[in-house]
Amino acid sequence: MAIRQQGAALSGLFGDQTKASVLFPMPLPEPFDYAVPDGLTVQPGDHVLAPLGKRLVWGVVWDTAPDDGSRALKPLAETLGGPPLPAGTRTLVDWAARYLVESPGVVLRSVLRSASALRPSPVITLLEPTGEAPPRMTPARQAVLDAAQAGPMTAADLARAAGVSGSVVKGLAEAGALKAFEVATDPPFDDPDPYREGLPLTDTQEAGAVTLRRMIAAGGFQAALLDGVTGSGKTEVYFEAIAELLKREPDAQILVLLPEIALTQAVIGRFEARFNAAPARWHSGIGDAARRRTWREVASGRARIVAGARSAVFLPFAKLRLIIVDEEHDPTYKQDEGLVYHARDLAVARAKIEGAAAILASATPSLESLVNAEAGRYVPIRLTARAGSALLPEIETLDLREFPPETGAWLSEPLVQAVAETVGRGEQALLYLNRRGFAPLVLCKACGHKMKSPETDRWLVEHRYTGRLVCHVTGFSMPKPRRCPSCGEPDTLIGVGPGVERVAEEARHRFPDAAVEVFSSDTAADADGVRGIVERMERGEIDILVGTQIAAKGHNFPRLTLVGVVDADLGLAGGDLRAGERTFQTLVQASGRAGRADRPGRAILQTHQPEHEAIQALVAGDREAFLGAERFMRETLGLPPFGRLAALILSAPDEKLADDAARMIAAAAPLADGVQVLGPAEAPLAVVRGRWRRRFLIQAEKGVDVSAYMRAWTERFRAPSAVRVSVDIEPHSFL
DNA sequence: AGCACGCCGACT
DNA sequence: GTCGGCGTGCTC
Repeated sequence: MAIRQQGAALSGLFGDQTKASVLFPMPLPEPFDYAVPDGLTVQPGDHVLAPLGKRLVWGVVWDTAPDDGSRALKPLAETLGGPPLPAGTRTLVDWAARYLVESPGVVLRSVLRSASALRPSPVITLLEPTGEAPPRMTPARQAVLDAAQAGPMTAADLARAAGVSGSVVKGLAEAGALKAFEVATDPPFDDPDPYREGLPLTDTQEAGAVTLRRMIAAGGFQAALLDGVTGSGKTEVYFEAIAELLKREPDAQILVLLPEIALTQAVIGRFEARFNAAPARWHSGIGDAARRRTWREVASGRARIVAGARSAVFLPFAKLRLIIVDEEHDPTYKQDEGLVYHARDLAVARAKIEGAAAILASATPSLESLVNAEAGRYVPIRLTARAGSALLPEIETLDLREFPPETGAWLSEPLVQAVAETVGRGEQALLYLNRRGFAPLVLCKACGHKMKSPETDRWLVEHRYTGRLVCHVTGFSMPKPRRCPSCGEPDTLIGVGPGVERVAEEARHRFPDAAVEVFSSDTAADADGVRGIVERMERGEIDILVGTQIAAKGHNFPRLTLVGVVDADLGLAGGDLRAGERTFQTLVQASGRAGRADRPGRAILQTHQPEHEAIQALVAGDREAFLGAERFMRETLGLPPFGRLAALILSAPDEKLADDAARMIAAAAPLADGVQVLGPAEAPLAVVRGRWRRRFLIQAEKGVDVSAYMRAWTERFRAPSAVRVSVDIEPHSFL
């Protein structure tokens, strides 16, 4: 301490030399120190240009301190304009880097998502093929040129897509086979009006609203779990929390996280109707201009309500006071590529950092959140009664062993009859099946050959509308061949098993006079597509909707009175620890679609195992029974939320390298009490994009800091540069 | 991430 | 013998 003071005094004598540590949006282990040149003043959060190696790089000042001159530092080049990164956002970056076992720079990259947000409007450089062949062709170069067919992309993306190093791409650009080109002030958002009257609330809704208003009034961090059945009006209740906050603090900011697919005009419209202002939006599909506008307005504190997909949890809020995670159980909150994180978990952590309130809302909350509520960490709010007069649908099972559909058909006779009656009354039916495409497997009836994806070994799914065979994991697709590639016989390839397209075909055949439509991510690829189907459904132009998971979310179809779940058994099997929970959630969501207005609904589950506890609990409407069994299973096995999980995934360009690296990494695993390392195992998707993958699963007792364990482990080995290692804290997918 | 260095196979 | 591709290591 004495030495520090003396140093400060000395530096005072010699004219206040300051150093600044700068974090760059790249995978460096820590911020780098720079001298602050005379005439420049910087604060933590400022954007600067600093020399790094031979170039000047955009970074963010992370900290400032007196420069004791113990190390020769390069000077900062210049400061950049633009709203500085607020302290809460910087703390989030540090916390998330520690928690996710990533470098802080990689997390920063998720924050600095609008390159044009700063005044000197940097641009990104994309590469596309010129059509000219390079003077010298190599396999690596060919891989790059093949990957470039997908469209213009950055040099880094191209290198990653081709599985080669950056210098191959650079070489091709210099050789003239790729050419580079660059792709290029915003009005503030309207202020919401919290004094506008909302919809009248029921007693139950009002009770929930009172609890939330009280929580907002208390201020500071607190999380609540808003647990309400489909149609109970959760949105109206959390609108009350937003209104209360804005009445108290007109300059407070609110983040509403939604699954990407839910960011439709219908949902945005409800905000507009309630607050007389459209929220700022943030999701992967917004254009560069909208992205820049939202980013800047959020950072400057002017955007009040932001509705965004999972990546919005990294927006640089200046005064964040409330985070709402709608459909908090939704599996798409988990980001599985690049920076691996769960937006709901980061949202709660961020609320804690910012001293903000958090509201997690769902009709089928995750077991994690329910246990948090039970333990008193979250304020529990339960909305049981439905808004209006609608009742929960009557749920019944249909034993497929007793009523087997005809060969090649998937709808059993009692379900067909129920659909006929429903459509006959002028009402609508939803046939739910969580399988896209026409048939999940294509095989040769002559030799038994199964059509598989070249890189992952997974079955190719037949899509009859496009006539192609598609891999749903890598996106690989090919035209359906006339001849079996194995035995060469013509016209022997047949699709096996049901997808939504095939069920729709069957429905059209059985109900020739009904309007049948498919609702999946293939027929509704974006918000416009979703809106089109939703509107046709609302206008009654569709009689029978055949849909995947996408149809089971948050839409309100008053004339829909029958839901048929074509195969309620899908997802009950398999190694995923959340499979049971997910099936239950999907069934509740799907059957919750039936009869939301004044008509009673009916749900029919086709199943081979009507005695299964998930099915039984659903039929009985007994969520507690289902959760009790699920809870017991997880607790007994020490699985989340009663224990901790992490995964370490490595990939290498060839199998031997992957195995060698896995052996070396296994040997480096530290011994620790309460930590068990399982693996290495061949990942279920053993080969992805030409890289061989191996997985470790780390299971730990609840009190163990798994992030610290994984960090210690990754620091104990150095993998060859061709081997990529990534860590997944609390993995949800086991692929 | 991006840039330089240096090793190794292949062309004047 | 160089040329140039591609893996390795470093950047305050």
